[in-house]
Amino acid sequence: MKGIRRLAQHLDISIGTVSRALNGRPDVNEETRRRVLEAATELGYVPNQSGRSLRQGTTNIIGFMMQTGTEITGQGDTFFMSVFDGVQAVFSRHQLDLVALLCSSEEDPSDYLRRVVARGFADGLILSATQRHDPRIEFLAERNIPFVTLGRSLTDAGRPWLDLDFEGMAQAAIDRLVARGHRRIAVTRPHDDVNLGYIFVDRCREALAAHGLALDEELIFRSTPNEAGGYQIARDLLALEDRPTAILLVNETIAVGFYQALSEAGVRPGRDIAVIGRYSPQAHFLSPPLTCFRLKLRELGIALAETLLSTMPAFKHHYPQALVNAVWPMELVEGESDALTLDAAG
Amino acid sequence: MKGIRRLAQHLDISIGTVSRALNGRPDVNEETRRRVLEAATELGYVPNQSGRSLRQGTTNIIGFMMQTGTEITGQGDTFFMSVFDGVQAVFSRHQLDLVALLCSSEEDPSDYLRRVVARGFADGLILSATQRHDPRIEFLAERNIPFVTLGRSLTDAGRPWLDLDFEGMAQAAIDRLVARGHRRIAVTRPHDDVNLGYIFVDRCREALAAHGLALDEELIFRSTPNEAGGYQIARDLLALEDRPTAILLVNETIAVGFYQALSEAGVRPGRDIAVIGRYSPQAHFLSPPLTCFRLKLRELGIALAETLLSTMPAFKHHYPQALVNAVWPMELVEGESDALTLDAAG
DNA sequence: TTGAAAGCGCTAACAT
DNA sequence: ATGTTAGCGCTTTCAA
Repeated sequence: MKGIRRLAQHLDISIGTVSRALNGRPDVNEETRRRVLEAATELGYVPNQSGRSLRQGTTNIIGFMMQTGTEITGQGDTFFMSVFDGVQAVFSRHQLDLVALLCSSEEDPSDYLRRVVARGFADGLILSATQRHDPRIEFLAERNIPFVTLGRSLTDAGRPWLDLDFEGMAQAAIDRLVARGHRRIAVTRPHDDVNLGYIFVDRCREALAAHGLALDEELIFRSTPNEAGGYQIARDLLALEDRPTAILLVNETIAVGFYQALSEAGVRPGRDIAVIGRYSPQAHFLSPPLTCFRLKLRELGIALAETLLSTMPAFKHHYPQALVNAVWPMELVEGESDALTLDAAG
Repeated sequence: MKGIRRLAQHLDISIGTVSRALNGRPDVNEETRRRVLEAATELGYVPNQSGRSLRQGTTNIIGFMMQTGTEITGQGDTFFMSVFDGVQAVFSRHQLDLVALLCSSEEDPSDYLRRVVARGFADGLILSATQRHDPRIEFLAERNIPFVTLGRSLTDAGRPWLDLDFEGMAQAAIDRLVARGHRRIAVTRPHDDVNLGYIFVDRCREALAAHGLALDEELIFRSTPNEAGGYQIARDLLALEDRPTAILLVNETIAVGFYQALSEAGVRPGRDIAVIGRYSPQAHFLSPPLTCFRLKLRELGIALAETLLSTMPAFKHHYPQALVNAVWPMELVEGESDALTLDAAG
């Protein structure tokens, strides 16, 4: 004898009553409920998830989909860990479990997602590594499966997303650099089709235009979003005839390699070139400390979770105010890497 | 009509035959099987996991348990992503899915694991962040649940584990430094009870003893396994009356902060002090490049998966040779941070 | 307030 | 080679 039957037999009551007691139904004697709960603890009973799912059609699991060949995403060491922590803080209030769905680099993300959905694995999903055109969004929207994406996409099915405020970063950084006399400002973007590259570069261009400046195509550097990519960008930049006086690094991880290549050439951030990047755990420990845009990762996780739950019928009443289609603020942390100020001569 | 019933109706055959065809049973007409497979693709049918699990008692899911409040483990996203990729390469051969079970920093890992197990969530488990004394190991062993740990523990239930070869690292690093004339060698260890600290320090002590040297207790530095911890270690080290001439950094992430604090004091690795650490994506991009121990993370993932499967009745015949209780080699990558050589005068 | 029983989707034992 | 059916553990009617 196993499972709920065993518990019922032990208490000499029916399994139906046990189930009702455990699930907090009102139509059960409080004394009975107490006995059931007590026995459950004593016998270490936890409802079998498969039985439950089969009956209810829900799993109490939320999947966070991510890709495992990490060179792709360009997030730093601890990005997801911190976000997860926030997501979980919300889910634990509702007895939901977070699992990371790991799509291998060898498998097509859409195929993987299809499998996950067909198997009825999760009640809701969080998608990361959102592409500029992302078929996963249509797929889930068509099937009415609750989800939220971390990152905007042109594939907009009217579903919720949160994204980092790359526009805000672009605007603030450009304004800051221009105010310090910079006229030739370089920017970076990821090598692939991830949406943030487009958003960031476009807004940089607009922000420069507002100051009567143009974004030189030669000053848009593409790279893989990792240390080696940053190194390469710096080499390319140093090789230019007409070097920029400032650069914006849009990925977290490229600063380290970028600094190194500059250092080898005797070029110092903050003195010879202004550098503004993204916060990472290393940012404070670079020489000079990197001026960078930081965000509250754990809080982003909380917001993601709340946004998702606000689209799920069973939970929406808890989150009437949740964000939908919002950008997540980034805050400037002053370092010394953008100390270089130019006079009117540029 | 849904699921297998719908498929059967569509083909006008029984659900039993559909199931057999789909599961590759031999007792089914090949022409029938072809039709079933074709229709399944056409209708996008994938068996519901809950139904399957309930019937078979297996889930085809392997859980990789990890903690989400990253300050604890010192391993970040990039470490696990690479390992996952290897694990998945093996699992995909057997139609097993890998999911990361994310234990929040607020929840006790043992409680979390208990829940996972009771719900019948996974067929097997990989545990990370193994503690020196780890109740999870006894718990799983008692219940005969297949698992492998990444990291050794004093709680040895005769179950398989893989661990990084911290002894090999300690031995090779100490030998190397002593050969270069170093007599006062410092080491680091994590601040908490994670097992690697004990293993590493003990072996360093032994290796030094073999050269007739003692490990000065003053030269054992504890820190949180992150950049700030490395910074603090360097500050403490610099404050010593009798400074060491060399140091071994056992964590991946502390090198960056360590370098920075030295730099601020005008002390240069490789010139004023010899530094040997662990490989990280940043290691090559430090100045000077860090001499460090590197390991093949993806291959470690493959080994973990194979070790786990070799303990599972349904798969063991595929992996007769799998490792059990093995340390995973680390390879020395020569940088310039340990270039400092001392003459006999030390 | 409780008990009895149907049935979620699937696989496997048994029957044909 | 295929059809029929019991039953995995659970929740939820329906009846009492």
